[in-house]
Amino acid sequence: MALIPPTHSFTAPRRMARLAGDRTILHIDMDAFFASIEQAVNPALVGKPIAVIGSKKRTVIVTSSYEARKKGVKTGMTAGEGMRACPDLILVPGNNRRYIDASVRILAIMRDYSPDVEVFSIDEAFVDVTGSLRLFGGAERIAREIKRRISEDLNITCSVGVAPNKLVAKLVSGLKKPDGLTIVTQDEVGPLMDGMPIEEICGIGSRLGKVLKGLGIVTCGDLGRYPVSVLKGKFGVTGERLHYMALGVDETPIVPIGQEDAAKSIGHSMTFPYDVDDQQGMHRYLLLLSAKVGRRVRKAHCSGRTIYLYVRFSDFTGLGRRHTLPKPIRLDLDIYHAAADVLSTIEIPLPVRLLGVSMTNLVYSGSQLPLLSGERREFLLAHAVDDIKDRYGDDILSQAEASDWSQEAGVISPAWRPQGTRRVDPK
DNA sequence: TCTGGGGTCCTAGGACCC
DNA sequence: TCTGGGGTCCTAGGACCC
Repeated sequence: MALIPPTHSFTAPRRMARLAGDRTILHIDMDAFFASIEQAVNPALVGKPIAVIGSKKRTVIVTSSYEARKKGVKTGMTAGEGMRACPDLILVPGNNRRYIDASVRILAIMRDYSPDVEVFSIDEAFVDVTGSLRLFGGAERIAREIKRRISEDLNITCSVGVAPNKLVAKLVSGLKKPDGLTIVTQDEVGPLMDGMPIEEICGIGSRLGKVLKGLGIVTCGDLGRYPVSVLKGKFGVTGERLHYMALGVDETPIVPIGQEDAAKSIGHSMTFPYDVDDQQGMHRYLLLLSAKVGRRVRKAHCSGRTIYLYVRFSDFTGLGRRHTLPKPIRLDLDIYHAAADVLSTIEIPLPVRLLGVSMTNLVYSGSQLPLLSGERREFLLAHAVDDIKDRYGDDILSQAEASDWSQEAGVISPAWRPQGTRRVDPK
């Protein structure tokens, strides 16, 4: 594989003679993001194996430091499993505010080099620097400067991949973690992909990987040479995509912050501190979840027609049911009643450990008031409550039945996106 | 100190309409 | 008489991502 060291690979004349359509994309991936931030703000944790966990009863390791990873600590483990793998592991409850602030600052740094920054998750972003190469003296310089500024400003490191497209940029950003920089030119893509194990590709998970291996496909080279028609027959549209992924071909554009597609669903789920086996208990959580969903739906100036309810049982099996209503809804109690109707259709053979409520089929409904005076009153009340929550925090008000249960939130999902990066289409 | 939470996309089958 | 085909909406489930 021809991975030319960064210092030699990006000669200015090459890039000057850029072909139309030829792009330069950075993928920037924070190293052990949550754990690194905890170490950055607490020097006592530096150099130690730490794991960031939620503050709730049933929690898992969301991120761990490299010191912990070396001892076998992995994301998704319970605290107990982590401690068994690494007895001196330090468990640190997550601090969402810190991670959000850090993410916003990091994005701001990237935006100094190009307006085309795409948020991939709280700790990953793509930057299309095609248009700013000349201004800043090339991709390698931009990458190094972003790394330096993040390190100076936040005292954490990141790994950067530079490539002609998002797929390859993301692939190579992970090759030299932590604190890595990997640059791949168009000419190097072919040889790089040829020997690359398929499961390194973003989009090929463990299940697909297993099926492909069953076909004798181990590397992207194997996958690229495999007849597309057979792949299509086996995997449908995914089959054709797999072919191009294997070749390192990816035309998908950067979707800049603020230009994302409208959200297609809004939902919340929650694992209970203890499994619940009575109707009343389940309905309390249902009310709490419905209120959370309603609040976000209203904030997005949306309403939704389909309610989806997910139930996970004590044995970890689960099922989802959905129901589409004739008219869109947005009020907490309407959502709750719809969710409760769906719940009533589900047979509950075991205690329940998790419930999830989400709304899909979202429609933009603007902020116009309902015409009927009763509905209008409900709507205004919901808004008044939302305002109070905005000012004093989410937990200040909740329906009486739900209030006992509305405790501190867990750790943020790494898929969380900064405010405003998810937009709902005004159409 | 037994397994979190937030999403997206795709498929397949059935209902219903023309 | 015994059977078409396309399109759309809805539902359930699964794979994938961080």
